[in-house]
Amino acid sequence: MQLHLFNTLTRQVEPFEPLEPGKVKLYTCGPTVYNYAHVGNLRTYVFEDILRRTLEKFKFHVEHVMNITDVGHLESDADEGDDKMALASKREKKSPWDIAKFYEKEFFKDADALHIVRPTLTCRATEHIDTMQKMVQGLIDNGLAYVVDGNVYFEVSKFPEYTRLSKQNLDDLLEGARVDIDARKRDQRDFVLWFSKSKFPNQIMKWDSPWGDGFPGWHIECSAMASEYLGESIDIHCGGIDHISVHHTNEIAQAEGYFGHKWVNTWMHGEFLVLDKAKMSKSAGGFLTLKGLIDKGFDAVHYRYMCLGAHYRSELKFSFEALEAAKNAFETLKNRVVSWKFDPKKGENSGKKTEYLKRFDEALANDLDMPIAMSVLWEAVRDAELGSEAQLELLKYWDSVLGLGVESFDKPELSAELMALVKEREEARAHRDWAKSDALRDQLLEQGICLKDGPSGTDWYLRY
RNA sequence: GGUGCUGUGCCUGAGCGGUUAGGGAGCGGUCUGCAAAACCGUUUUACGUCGGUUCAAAUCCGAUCGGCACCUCCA
Repeated sequence: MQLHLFNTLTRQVEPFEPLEPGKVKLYTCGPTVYNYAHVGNLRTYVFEDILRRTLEKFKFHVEHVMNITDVGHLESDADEGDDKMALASKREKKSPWDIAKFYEKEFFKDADALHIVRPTLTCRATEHIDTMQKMVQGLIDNGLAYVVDGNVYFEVSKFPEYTRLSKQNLDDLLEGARVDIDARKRDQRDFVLWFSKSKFPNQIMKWDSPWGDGFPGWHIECSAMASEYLGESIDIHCGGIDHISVHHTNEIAQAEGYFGHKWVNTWMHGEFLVLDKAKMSKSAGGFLTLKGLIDKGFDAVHYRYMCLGAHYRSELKFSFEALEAAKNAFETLKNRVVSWKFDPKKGENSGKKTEYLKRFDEALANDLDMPIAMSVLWEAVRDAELGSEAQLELLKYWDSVLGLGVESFDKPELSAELMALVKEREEARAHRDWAKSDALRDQLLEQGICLKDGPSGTDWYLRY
């Protein structure tokens, strides 16, 4: 089946063809590690994970590179404002290096909890300063960048296709620009490739450079590292939708200005998770983390399930009500799977399984249409004709993309103590001592064990 | 000012001209000694508003009223 993906470059869903048959070079913009990731950030990583898993399901060998931005960023292009790493450093009384290390670890904890497959390679910006400098020098040599007072700027007017991705009119950028004026720039739309120390005397993270001690601009790291590990041409580059107009636009300018040819074939962007019709933002403070959800009694995978309910190019409204709905659906699914494991049945209609497989794949192939894929899943889950054996096989197979952990869905082991209580209650029931039986059931329920009496005896479930 | 997205039943969320989206919640039922678990069924002008095209529109066109994002670090 032909996989189709939406390309921001063309604003169309198009057939996906890798540069090299059977192989995909994938680059996803990684986290800036100066704070915890919020659930909005994580939605994008879940989307990218679905993409990665889908590519692999469609038999592509995926080389997946992700950066860790552990260099400070200024708040504006005007070389002023605060450096985020420095701010965090002050706030937590740790060195910027320790801040970065700590939040990188936290990021991967979250990603693991969400069953996000690790990239085949992750790389830190601070470990690739040389590569960035080489690229900056190359841009200067190519006549696309210039040096002023130890700062290096990319000259936007020298790159005619600058707005190819954002589809904005270059002249309109000036009008609404809210960026402060930087007198050193030849054109206010130019952006920084290298900041010299002279503008930031107390910068802790800094490196030698031909232009002065300092640190790289915001965008150069992705261009540099992506190229170092994936080469001069990349199949797919992803990020959040907010990256279209600035970060990715600048990345294209740098990379293509440096190489002199097209750099990325397919650009893909995940929409925002919105909270009360406002976006979730780190800089605005007060954002929701995965830990925040877990503290409220949710599991990370409930959030993953919630993300699966909406298409990645649609905004998803976050609310605890919506998360609760996802949790309920997920737990129902889990119980279903567990019951199949304990009661395998042959189906009456084996042809149906093929039909479901096809429909699920069609949804994936259509630009990762997870809502449709999930509706196919639920149809299969409720289709008794399929038989629990086939249903279980389907779910296990689909889980390579969904990442819900179907293999691990299992009936919990009860401790000997709890087991004794269950037995005691069964005896009470046998003697028709309902009062005692109900009391024991309540007691077990307090410990999260739900009992269900059926014709073939008493069964139990974990209650969430 | 520019670019783009968006307005669907109680909530969420698909839909891209004609056939049931799906999930949650609620309600009803099955099972049960009872039962909060499980399962089954169900909610008969849902598509911002006003026009238009069409045999047929949530889906196309026009107008209009909202909401949001990006153009500054942010997924």
